[in-house]
Amino acid sequence: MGKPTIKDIAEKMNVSAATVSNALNGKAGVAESKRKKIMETARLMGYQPNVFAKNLVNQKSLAIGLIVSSISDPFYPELARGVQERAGEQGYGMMLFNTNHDKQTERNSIETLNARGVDGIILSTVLRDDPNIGFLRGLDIPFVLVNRHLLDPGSMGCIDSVVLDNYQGGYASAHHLLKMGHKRISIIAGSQEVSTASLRLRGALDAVKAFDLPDDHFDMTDCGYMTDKAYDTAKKILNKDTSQRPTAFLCHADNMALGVREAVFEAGMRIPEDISLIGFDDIAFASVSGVELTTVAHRQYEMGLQGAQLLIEKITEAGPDNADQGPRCHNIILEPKLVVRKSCGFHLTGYTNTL
Amino acid sequence: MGKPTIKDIAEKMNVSAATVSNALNGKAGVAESKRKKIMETARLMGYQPNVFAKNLVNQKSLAIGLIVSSISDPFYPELARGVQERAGEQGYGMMLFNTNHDKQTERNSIETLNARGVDGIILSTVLRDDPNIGFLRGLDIPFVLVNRHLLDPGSMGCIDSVVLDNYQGGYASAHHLLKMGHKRISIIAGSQEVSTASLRLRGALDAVKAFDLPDDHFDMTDCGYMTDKAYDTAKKILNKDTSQRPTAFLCHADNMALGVREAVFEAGMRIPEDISLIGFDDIAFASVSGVELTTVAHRQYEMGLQGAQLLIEKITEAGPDNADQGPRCHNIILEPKLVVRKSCGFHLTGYTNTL
DNA sequence: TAAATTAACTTAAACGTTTAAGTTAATTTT
DNA sequence: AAAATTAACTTAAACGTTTAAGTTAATTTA
Repeated sequence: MGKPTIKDIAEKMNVSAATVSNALNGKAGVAESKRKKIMETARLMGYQPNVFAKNLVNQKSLAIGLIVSSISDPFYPELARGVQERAGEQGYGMMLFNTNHDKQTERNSIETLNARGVDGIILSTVLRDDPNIGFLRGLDIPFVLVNRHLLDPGSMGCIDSVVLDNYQGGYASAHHLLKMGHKRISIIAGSQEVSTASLRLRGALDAVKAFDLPDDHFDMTDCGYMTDKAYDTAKKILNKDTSQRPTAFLCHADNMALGVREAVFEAGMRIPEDISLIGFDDIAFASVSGVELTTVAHRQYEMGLQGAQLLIEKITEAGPDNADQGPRCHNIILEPKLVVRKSCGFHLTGYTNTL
Repeated sequence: MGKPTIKDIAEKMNVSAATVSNALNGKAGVAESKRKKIMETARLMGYQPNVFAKNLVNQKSLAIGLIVSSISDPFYPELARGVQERAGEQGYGMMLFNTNHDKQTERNSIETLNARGVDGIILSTVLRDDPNIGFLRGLDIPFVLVNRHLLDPGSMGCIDSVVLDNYQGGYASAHHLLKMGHKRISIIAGSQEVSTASLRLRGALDAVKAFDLPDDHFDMTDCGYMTDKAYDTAKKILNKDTSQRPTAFLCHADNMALGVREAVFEAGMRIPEDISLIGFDDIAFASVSGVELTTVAHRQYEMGLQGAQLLIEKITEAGPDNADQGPRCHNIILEPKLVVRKSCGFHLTGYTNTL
């Protein structure tokens, strides 16, 4: 015989299955004395509710999906931890999918997640203008964007999201360099196809405006958030002769900053004495001795927490009860924080500590 | 109206639901011409099979659970990636749980995963002698141990696992130090409650035997795989006067090595000139310039791959079909590899490159 | 005290599949 | 040409819950 079901309990107690169900779920309509007896025999029989049957009648799984580009990228584990923690608190499980930066894989992940019956999806890999969003919309499953969002929602209407204020982050990091007197800056940019990097760049450019530098005094290369690409690019840039060489690299991610760092060392230069370096994200290793990367603190964990929270709210309020009140749109923006360590040096002019 | 069901298709096609089901699933007993028509209308109606109903009749979810202590620990993301990849290939989803090093949380995770109806569990957090294993056994759900295993399975019988040869890894790292001439070594150990650290220690101790050092020439402190604890311990050790101070630290994890590294620098010493340092795991950051940690390469990704593979095999062969043939026990052991970088220096005597 | 209400149940349908067993007509075998 | 087989279906039960609607007896209300 297999595991005991509600029917088995009902039989043993000489009541109907409905009564057992009501008793077990604390619903009204069953005498308190009987409820206790039912719960006791359920316990004795080792009854465990069958989740598949529950899911079928409720048409929900109490699970959500999280899609990241790669959990191996040190940016994402904290995010995943936040999502899992908040989801767990609310009784939801978290299914994790990696896209390996591939849009087709992402689409497959969305399809799989949907086919698997998750109640909602957290997407952290969206492009500035992403076809998969339309696809997701068509699926009619609650979702929220995290980390990255659509730059121009346009006809998409309300899309919930929780992101960092990347513009501010970009502004602050450039401002830090400029105040230190740097006049030639190379921007090692993240993929301009995504909102984060594109906003960071915009912020940096606006900061530069105030310091009217000649146009050819800064440049940017889209390194797609890839460490290797950042390394190669820096290598090339450092080959220029001194007069055209930047005095600082502004990177859109710490992992890229680490790539640049290798290139700088291989060119026989020091950080920050010869070259200043600023990153973004503040991953754990940014703080170890010898690295001590000045960077912009991201809020991965909190993004995870809030993303899960938002999604679950969406899921629970999506019930037919208040379908009429229309979806409210939440766009949560977290504040970045410049964390100054030792990878940026003064250049020529002094430095004032006010922003 | 909701999403179309098999019944809707059946009605439209004037056949029974059973025929539609058979047609869609490629089962025998439906004319090829009819099957095509059915599949076509299913497509046109946008039919998506209801996973909850499927799960109910099959009594399985096509999902597995992965339990790690903390996905933020740089050791685990690669493992998770491996699991997710192999699981995905085989049509399984992966649910991720963090225990935060807490046994009660781990137990709750197991319970939740079970209640959620996952088809199997991969556990990477087991202690040498763990009560949760008995619990897991009682649940009668397939599971495999990964990374850590039971040191003495004892009465537990067959427990599948995939682990690194930690004894060899421990032996190799100690041997490396000893060959370089180090005669005073401090072992910054992982939790001796877990198989990995305990075997690494045993390996190191055996390596030491061959080099008959006085007993007080090496010591070990259980730092529970915690970076902070390793830092504090190293700090204390480095306070001893020169004659008693170790010339090398052997760490059971790279993150602890990083903690030690900070303590060494704060004591004004250099690596490897004054102090040699060897880690374990070869996490990504072990290779960055200035860190260049000599360490023992673990096989996180492959462990994930093989763990998932093994679990899924167990799940599929656990069917009533071959319940009789008895469970075969698989214990996969992966080989570690010493990766020599720059954190270990010669001490007094020379170094020969043979092991 | 008759009517209305309520408490404590039971019945049966529903969720959307799969699948074992049954039916019918066409085809093959002997 | 009768019997056996097969192909192509259909019927109905099953998976284990939840829940709307119905029933009965006890209690309250007017």
